[in-house]
Amino acid sequence: MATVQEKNLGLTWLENSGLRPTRQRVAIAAHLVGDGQHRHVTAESLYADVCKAGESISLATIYNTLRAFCDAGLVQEVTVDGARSYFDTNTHDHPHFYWEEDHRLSDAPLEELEISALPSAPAGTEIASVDVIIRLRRT
Amino acid sequence: MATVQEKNLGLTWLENSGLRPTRQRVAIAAHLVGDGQHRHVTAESLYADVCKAGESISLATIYNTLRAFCDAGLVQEVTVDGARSYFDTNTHDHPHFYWEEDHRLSDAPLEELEISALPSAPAGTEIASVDVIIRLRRT
DNA sequence: TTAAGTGCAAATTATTTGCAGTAAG
DNA sequence: CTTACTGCAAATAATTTGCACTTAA
Repeated sequence: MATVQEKNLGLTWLENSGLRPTRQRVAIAAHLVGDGQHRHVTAESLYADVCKAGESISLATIYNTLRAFCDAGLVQEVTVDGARSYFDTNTHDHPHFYWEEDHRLSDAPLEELEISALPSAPAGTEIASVDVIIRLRRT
Repeated sequence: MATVQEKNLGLTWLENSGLRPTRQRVAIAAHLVGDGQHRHVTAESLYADVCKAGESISLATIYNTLRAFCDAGLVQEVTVDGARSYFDTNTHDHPHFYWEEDHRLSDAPLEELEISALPSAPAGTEIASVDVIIRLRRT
């Protein structure tokens, strides 16, 4: 079960979004931002977390909630692997490490990435964002 | 139907892979590399192409063949969109444009990309590859 | 001749949706 | 009270697989 502080942090975070803070959303928010750290979850991994903590939320609601958070700009979807979607609580444009063996995603330090030249957008288009994913394998 | 030249190009390409050049694979290869250009296909888009050309190949074989080509290093899988997989006949590490409206993937000019600093791989890991996807939206 | 490849249809996986019930403002 | 949210179960979409049949070597 999430602590009171975790719930409060999650609640504050939710309130800036216009989404109704229901029991389920507050619980999910507590799991996502409760400790002030950024997190990278899949629907399934979050569901497992929430269940392990003794909260009861249906998987469909996890999916719907992640989608709602994403639409509200609270989290960002990251596609790496084709099969599953990751949701990142860090919504700034930043690079990711992808641990191929573990199917795990984590932040890479933004300050260590420097792109000195970028292909320019073709006529009639603009760059919406640049995804940088650094794939890691164990040595 | 693919021309003789297209088939020959595809055949040559196939032969360097150890894969048995069956009727279906030669046809697919002709569609992929027949004109010497790089291509970015999904299983469905390739299936549509092949059907339109009057060749008859089952969708399952398209999937299996793309997977086999991928394992053989003839094409490379690119993940952008979560839902579908793209296969790229350009197997060198290079950046991509992703046209968000059209769900279309294309090569971005490699020589216009310059990464002057990259986060270093965490201890016990090495960088397998770096995916750079430039998301475009129409202006 | 024989192991690899093909093509259905059924299975799997990740995700979404319809809809009746529940709860927040 | 009213509208948004939740949770099941069924639907969907992309992809894989089991298995009998075909074909390249």
